[in-house]
Amino acid sequence: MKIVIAEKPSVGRELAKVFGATTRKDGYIESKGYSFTWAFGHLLQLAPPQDYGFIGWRKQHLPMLPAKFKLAIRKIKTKDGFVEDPAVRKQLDTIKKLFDEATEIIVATDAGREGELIFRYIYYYLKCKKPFKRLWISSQTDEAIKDGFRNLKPGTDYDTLFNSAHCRSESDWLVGMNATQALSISAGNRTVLSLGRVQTPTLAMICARFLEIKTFVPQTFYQISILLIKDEQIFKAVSTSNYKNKEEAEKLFSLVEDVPSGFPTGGNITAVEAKPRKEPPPLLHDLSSLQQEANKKKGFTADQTLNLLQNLYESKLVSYPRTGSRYIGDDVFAGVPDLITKFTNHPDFGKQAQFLQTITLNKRSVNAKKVTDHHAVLPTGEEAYGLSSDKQAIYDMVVGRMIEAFHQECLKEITKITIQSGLTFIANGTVIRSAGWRSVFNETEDDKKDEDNAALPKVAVGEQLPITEKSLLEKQTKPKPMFNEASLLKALETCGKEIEDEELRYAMKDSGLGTPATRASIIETLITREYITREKRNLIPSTKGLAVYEVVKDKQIAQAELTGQWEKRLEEIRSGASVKDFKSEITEYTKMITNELLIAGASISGRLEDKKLEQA
DNA sequence: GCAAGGTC
Repeated sequence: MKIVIAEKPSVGRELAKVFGATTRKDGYIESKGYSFTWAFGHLLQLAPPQDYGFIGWRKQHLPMLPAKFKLAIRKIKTKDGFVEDPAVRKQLDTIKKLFDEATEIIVATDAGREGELIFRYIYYYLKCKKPFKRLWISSQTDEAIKDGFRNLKPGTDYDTLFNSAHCRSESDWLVGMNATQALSISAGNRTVLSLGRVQTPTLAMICARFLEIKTFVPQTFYQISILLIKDEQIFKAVSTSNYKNKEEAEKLFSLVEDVPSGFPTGGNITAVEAKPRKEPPPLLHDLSSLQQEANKKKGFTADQTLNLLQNLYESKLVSYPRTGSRYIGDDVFAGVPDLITKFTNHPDFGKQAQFLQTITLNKRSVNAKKVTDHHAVLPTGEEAYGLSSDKQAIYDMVVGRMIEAFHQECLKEITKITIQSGLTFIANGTVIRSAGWRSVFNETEDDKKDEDNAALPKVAVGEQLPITEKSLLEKQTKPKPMFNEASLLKALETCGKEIEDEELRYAMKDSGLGTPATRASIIETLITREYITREKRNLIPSTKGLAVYEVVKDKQIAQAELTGQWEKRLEEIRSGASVKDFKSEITEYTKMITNELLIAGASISGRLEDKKLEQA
C-alpha cells in the first residue's frame, strides 16, 4: 500500500478523486494500492520552554538554548488552559497506522518551505523510517496531478528545503521566546511583553506612523483657483504652484484677469493636451487584496474576512483562501468561460457576465509562472444560497473581481489645458470613453482628486476665455493617515520593497513581513497583547505598545530587514549552504538581544505602571 | 504566559 499525505483534507480528497479512490475512512480515503490522508496544516510545533525544564519565567534561564528541539502536538486553548488538540492527536494516530502499513510514502503537502516542514515534522515525530517520494505540483487540475504523479521526485531532493524550513522555525522560537521573556522579566514581570521577528516590526510601523502624525506640524500654503467658461460649460483650473507666503499669493492673485476685475476674456489658452489612456482590469484577488477591499468597503477586519472566506471554502463555494498569488495557470483559465456562464443570472453581475461571453477574455491574470502554492481566489461555480449578509458580501467581492479581471480595459481620455492669466493654471479632465471592467461595480476611482473635472470643453491654443471667478485658497499640509487594517496589510506586503540593501530587498521580493495565512493573526496578536487598539477603522498604539516600541525601535528585532537577512540565508541553505553557520549566528544574536533586553526593560517598568494608574 | 507558521 502506498500512502499519499496532503497538507489539508481538501487536497487529499482532490488527489483521491483523480485516482478514483472512493472508500471513505475516518481521516483518509482508500483505493486499491493507494490510501490518501492529510494533515491540518502544522500538526506539530516546537515544544514550549517548559518542556526543556525552563519552568516559570526566570532570568537565570535566559537565554534558553535547547541543545535539541522537541516536537509537541499542537495545542488549543480551553477553559482549563492549553491542551493537546484531540482532533490533531486522532489524525496523527491515523497517519501513524497508515505509515506503519505503507510500502512507500508519497509526500503531497503544498509545494513550498512550510509544506515540507509539515510533512517532515510528522515523519520524524512518528519516528518513521520508510522511504518517501515527493509530489511537486503548483496546480490542482486533474492533468497537473496526473503529471505530478508520473514525475515523483526522490524525497531526499528536498532535504535542503527542509533544512531551511527547520532553521526558520527554530530561529523564530529562539529569538521570539527569549526576547519575550527577557523584556517581560526586566520590565517587572507583571504582563506579557511579546516580541518576534514579524510582530515587532509590525508594531514599530504602527507606532512610528502614530508618532509621526502626533508631531506633525501643518504648514499653511496658498493656491489660486479659477473658473472659466466655454460654450456655457464652466470648468475649474488650479495654479501650478503653491505659495507659502500669503503676501506673494495675494500679489499674484491680483494679477489674475477675471471678469469682475474688468477683463472680459483674460484666460489665455497656451496648451491643450488630450491623451487616450488604457486602464487594464485589476488582477484577481489573493487573500491580502481581498482583506484590503473588504476593510475599505465593509469595514471587516482582516481576521473577519479570513474567517468568512474560510467558511465559503469549506462550503466549496470558493477556491483555496490563503493564497498569495493573484494569477491562475492556463489549465484553470480553460475552465473560466464555463465558470463565468454560471453567473449570467447573478443579480448584480449577470449582465456583465453575459457580456464576457461575447468577447475575448482579458488574460492579464493568467500567468502560470506567477502561481505559487495556490492560485488566485476564484468562485467554484457551485450554487450559493442562504448566505449570511457578511458572507454574501465577501462572496460577491470574489465573483465581481473575477468578472472584472477577465473584462476589457477601461478606455479614458485625459485632457490637460494650460491657461495663462498673470500666472499659470492647469485644468485636468477625464472622460471615460469605454468603461470596460469598471462597469462591473460602477464605482468612482479612489484616486480621483476634487479639483479634477469630468469632461472639459473643446478649446484651442490661442483662445481667450472669460474667467468668471477667482479664489485664493488657504490650505494646510496634512500628515500621512493613521494605519488601518487595509493600509497595514499593504505595508506588510510591500515593506520589503523599501529596504535599501539590494540583496535583502531581493530576498524579500516575494514575501514581505508574515505570510497571507498569518497576517490577520499578527494584527490580532498585537491587539491581544494590548499593544494596539482599533479606533473606528484605525489601528492606534496604546501606552504599552509605545513603551515597548521605545525600547526596541533601534534594535534589529524591530526592523523588517531582519526578515530580509533571514530569507537570504534560508535561500542559501535551500541551495545547499551550511546550516551550522546560520544556526550559530542565530544563537549569537539570541544571546545579544536577550542581554540587551534584560537591561533595557527596566526603563519602561514605570510606563506600564502609569497605564494601570490611568485606568484605576 | 511567550514566536511564526500552517489549517479545521
